[in-house]
Amino acid sequence: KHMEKTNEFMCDQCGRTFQKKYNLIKHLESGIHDVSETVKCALCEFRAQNRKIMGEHYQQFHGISLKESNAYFKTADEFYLWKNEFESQTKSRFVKMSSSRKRKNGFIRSTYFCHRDGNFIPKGRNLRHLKVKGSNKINAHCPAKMDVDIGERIVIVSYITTHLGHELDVTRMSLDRTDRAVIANKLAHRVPFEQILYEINSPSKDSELKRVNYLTRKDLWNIVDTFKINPKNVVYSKTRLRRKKKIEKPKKEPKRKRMCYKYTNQKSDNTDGNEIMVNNGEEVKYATDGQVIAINQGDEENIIICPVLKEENEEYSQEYALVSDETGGTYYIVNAEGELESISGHQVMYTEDGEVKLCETSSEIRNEELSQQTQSVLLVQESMEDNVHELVTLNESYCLTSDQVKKEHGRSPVKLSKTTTMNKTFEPDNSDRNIAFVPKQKPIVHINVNELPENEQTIRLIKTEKEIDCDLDIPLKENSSNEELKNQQVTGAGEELEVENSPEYEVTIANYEEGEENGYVIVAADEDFNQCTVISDIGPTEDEFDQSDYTLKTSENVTLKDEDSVQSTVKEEVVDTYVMDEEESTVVLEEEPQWNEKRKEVLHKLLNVHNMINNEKQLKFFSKNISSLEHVLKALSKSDETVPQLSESNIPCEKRQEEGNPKNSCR
DNA sequence: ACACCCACAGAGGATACAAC
DNA sequence: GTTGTATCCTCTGTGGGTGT
Repeated sequence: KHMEKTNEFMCDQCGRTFQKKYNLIKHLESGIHDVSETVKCALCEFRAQNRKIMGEHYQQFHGISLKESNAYFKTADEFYLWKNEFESQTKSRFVKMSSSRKRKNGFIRSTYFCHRDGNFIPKGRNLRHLKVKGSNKINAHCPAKMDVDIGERIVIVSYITTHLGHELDVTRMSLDRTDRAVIANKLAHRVPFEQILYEINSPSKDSELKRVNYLTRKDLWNIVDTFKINPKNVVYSKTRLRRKKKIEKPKKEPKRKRMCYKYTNQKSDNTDGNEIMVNNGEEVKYATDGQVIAINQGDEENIIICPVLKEENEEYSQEYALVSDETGGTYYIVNAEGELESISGHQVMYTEDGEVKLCETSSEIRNEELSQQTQSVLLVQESMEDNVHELVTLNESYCLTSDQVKKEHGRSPVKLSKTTTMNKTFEPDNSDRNIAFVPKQKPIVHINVNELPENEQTIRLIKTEKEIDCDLDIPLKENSSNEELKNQQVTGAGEELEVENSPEYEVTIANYEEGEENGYVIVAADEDFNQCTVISDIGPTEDEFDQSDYTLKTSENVTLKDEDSVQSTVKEEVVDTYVMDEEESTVVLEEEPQWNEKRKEVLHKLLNVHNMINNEKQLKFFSKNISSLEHVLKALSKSDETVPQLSESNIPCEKRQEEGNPKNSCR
């Protein structure tokens, strides 16, 4: 059937041409094609002995010019990166049919063919049905390929981009290894299936759809299997969560309504694994800086008080968290699979940069201890409302109330008018305060004062997780001239502090560790502490700061960057509310909790947790991270003297702590 | 829909073989 | 000897099947 084309007689098996029909017949009779020809034309029934002949067939008989290009790279890595990108763009994949081979010119030749090229060759025992959409192999030859010569200094790529016999179907491709690792990471962090699928299957409009954008639940299960993630701890559905809660929770109080609050900060970019499961099945949320906030309603609260512990391997990292049990009495590590492990046998270490890790050997602990000379910690309490900024220092019982620092509505200047004696009590019904203790993105911020060498007029502020982006060397007022202070944005006496256009404006008071060089300053910072400026020093000593008639020295316009103008908000969302003894879950909105009471309860819990550590080393290291917490607790203990006592049920360890050795009170 | 099991397609490497 | 291709083997990823 091909003979008329060129007045020659061409073998439709191998493509060879003969001048006479007789020669063609002899050719066929020679048995040369007894072995089945495996290269089949993608457009007709023509078969050829090899791909080269088939390429000629495509060009000569079908008139298809195979588009050929060249590319050059310095290294093999560059080539592989390009190949990945090329495959992603062209929705195709090029695979090796056989191993690379060294050529006589020194280059290593690898030939990549279109992954859809070739014949489907069944293997196995035919016990399984074929794939619904059929094999990737098209039982024909697709001419697209890459010839790659890898030399010492150059990589030469000659490639054909013309695909024949199949569509460029992205769903035929396999998941990228990187994508799989990312997804595995999310799964290990207990990100629910629904969330992963929603995120990945909703690409931005301008982006090309990739294989990963067609992710299915089946893919997720495959990844769970491949990465050896414990399926029991994969959050594959909310149904399972509910079911698990019902099974695991003893029915202590029938018909008691339970509620789990999920706090979502819109500015948070922590999308991977912001929920973990603790032993009673409640959901908690990591703060983005690694601190953990967790206040669960109900009778089985879990207080997570330590930063997340990270364990990383080549493929993905896993996070752990330290939690107390429901009574605040025992420490556990929540591993990546949501299981509780006792802390015994491990030491929690805090590295200089604020990272946390577990050490098992005493030498490791000693080394870590020697490397840690960081000093005090500051705890900042922020107000949530943009018209009130509450300052709480955690040293002893000092506390600035909202009366002392007020910001008018709109963009009016902020006046730091005067400071009276800091209240030593927490006013029960102060709504501002209540809101202030609603867990938000960073309700507690630790700032270490690091390296304060003698005779140096500098204070270096270092945040535990992320270094504060501000002038690191800030002279104290008494050591600097007015000009210098002005340049450093340190305020002068009696002047008015204006904060322009800073809805994200936060004011904190920093108290530095004991020592003659220590002082008190007000730090203005944005919510994420990306911008931080000392706007007023208050006094060099704690005593001076304690003076009741001390007036804040304010001056200097301070403009804080409002980077994205996104108001930081806390969304309070009821994610799962149901009646324990009922079959079906019932969503019930409850009233906003009384956060002042909640605050006290939490603080008592934290105190109990702190007190229950009876290991000196643990206590020491632990205290480094939560020494500010200790200040809070001291303040709380003083405030308890002037406020009505909390009920015992709310503070289960309080009484025991008063009675005996607090270190063992909760064991 | 989940929780498995497991067949097997497909990729890649080593090697053999054949054509040139 | 060089090069293209086939075959075999191993490993990984995919997906069909089935009981719950």
